[in-house]
Amino acid sequence: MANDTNKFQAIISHCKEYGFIFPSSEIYDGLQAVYDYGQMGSELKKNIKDYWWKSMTQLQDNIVGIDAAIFMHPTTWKASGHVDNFNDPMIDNKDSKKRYRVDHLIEAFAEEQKTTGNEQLANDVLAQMDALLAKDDFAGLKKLIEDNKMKCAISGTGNWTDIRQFNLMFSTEFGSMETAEIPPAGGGGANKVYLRPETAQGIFVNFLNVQKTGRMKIPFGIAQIGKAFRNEIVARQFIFRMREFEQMEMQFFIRPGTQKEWYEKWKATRLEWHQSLGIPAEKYRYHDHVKLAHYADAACDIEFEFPIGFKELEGIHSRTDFDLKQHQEYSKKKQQYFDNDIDPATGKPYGNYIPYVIETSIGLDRMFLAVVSHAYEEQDLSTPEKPDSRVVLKFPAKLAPIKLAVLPLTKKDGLPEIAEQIMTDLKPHFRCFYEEKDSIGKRYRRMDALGTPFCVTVDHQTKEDNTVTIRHRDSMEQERVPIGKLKEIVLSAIG
RNA sequence: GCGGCAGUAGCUCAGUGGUAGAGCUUCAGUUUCCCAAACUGAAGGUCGUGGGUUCGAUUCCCAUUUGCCGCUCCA
Repeated sequence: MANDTNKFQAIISHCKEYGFIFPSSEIYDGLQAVYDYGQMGSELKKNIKDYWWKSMTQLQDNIVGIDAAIFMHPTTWKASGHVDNFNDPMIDNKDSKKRYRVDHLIEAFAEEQKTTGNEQLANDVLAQMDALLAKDDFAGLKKLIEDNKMKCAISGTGNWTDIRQFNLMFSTEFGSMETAEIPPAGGGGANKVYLRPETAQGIFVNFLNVQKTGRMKIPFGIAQIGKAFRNEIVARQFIFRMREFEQMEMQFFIRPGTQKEWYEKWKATRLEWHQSLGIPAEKYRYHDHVKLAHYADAACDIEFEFPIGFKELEGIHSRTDFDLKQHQEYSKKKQQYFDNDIDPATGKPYGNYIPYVIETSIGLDRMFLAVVSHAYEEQDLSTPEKPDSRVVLKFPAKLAPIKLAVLPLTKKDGLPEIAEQIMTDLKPHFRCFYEEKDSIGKRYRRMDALGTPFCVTVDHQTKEDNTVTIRHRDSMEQERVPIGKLKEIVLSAIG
């Protein structure tokens, strides 16, 4: 149950078979950990996006959205810490095949020296490591490891590969001409820019633009949906971990000292959002971080029970004033807010400060996977007379790619004409789908597999009294309703 | 990145050192008045890719790529 590989595989197959997700560039054998959303997947994804965007902006009084560029000035990533913290040199032991982060290996060695009394050696090694890391001197680092006879804990040998760099961030050349300059070791040329590894920085660097032009008063938030890119050492796990993915983030700017209460508030608010989709509470849990990232003073994940177990779906981080302070330092531009509100403690305005930030960050692709995982169901409908089954995606109606299928019972006797009129009337209001091929049962099952919540069927009685049957996906029950009521029925279900 | 397993039609899979087959799917019809119907006909594969052995390779060998499982990694 907690780790149902077969179900996960079935979901992946279903996503491909019914046009939700295809491997990227499949005709060229695909591209590892990159996926395309198909005709159904793009609709579902868009619906998830819209639902998030509406609840995080339109339904809030003090949150606005932006859409920042993926390219950002390279200094952004120095300020954020991504350049220094996430370009980890790695080294493999050839005997045990175990891979180490070079800094971890050397630090472990230094730790060991300290416990055996060689404090001096430990400090020397650490100092040399820092100097070599700063220069990206991999040969020097390897020499440091070899000179000190550092061993692999598993194999006990010092049989190491060369040191290689594993970059979290993708980089590219800015400008149409490649520079002739030879890039420094481990780095790029002068025109190197990164593809953003998180959308958050696009919000931080626009903090004052939005605050001033929107006359925003703290506390307020800036939301953004956008692509981000990360190299992962292993990527697998379908769309759970992708090189190119989409984040839905909101950074909430607050008065210093109030971070605890806002953190708790957003933690609760975001869980409520998930549960508002009708997914049972037991599929979700919080995971509080014990070891915190360099920018956070509190952090938790909202985890979802995927078929591969409970995994991170959304993060809520109390980022302190780390990011704005860093940008202020690197850009030399003040990132302060003047707070006119009266501080009851002093009777005076709060004055100038760098705001604190609470971040909510959800992976859109992971949310997609969560929705599909929960919706996917294989049902046994066998009767004593004959075996039968169906695959149904029980999407919340508001997320379903297609809301309504219009199906004439037969393709003659004027039934298609009536059905087409229904299509014409309803398709301006929501996504409809028309189908007259094959038996009605087969058409129902196809719609189940796409998660279409409603099917209306035009039959001979329709010609008499202008009523149709509407069939509900989950119960498979039908009711007869006037054609004129269809719009209202569907709109109220997806509202 | 390492190790193991695998890749034949859109899907699930047979098969053979002599250039491939089934079911489902898809498409065109006939029939069909409510939950995967039947019948007729059609389409669809340079057997993952590149080399090698061979008179001849989808089959044997090597490399490569993709996927799965395990390990590793994952602010």
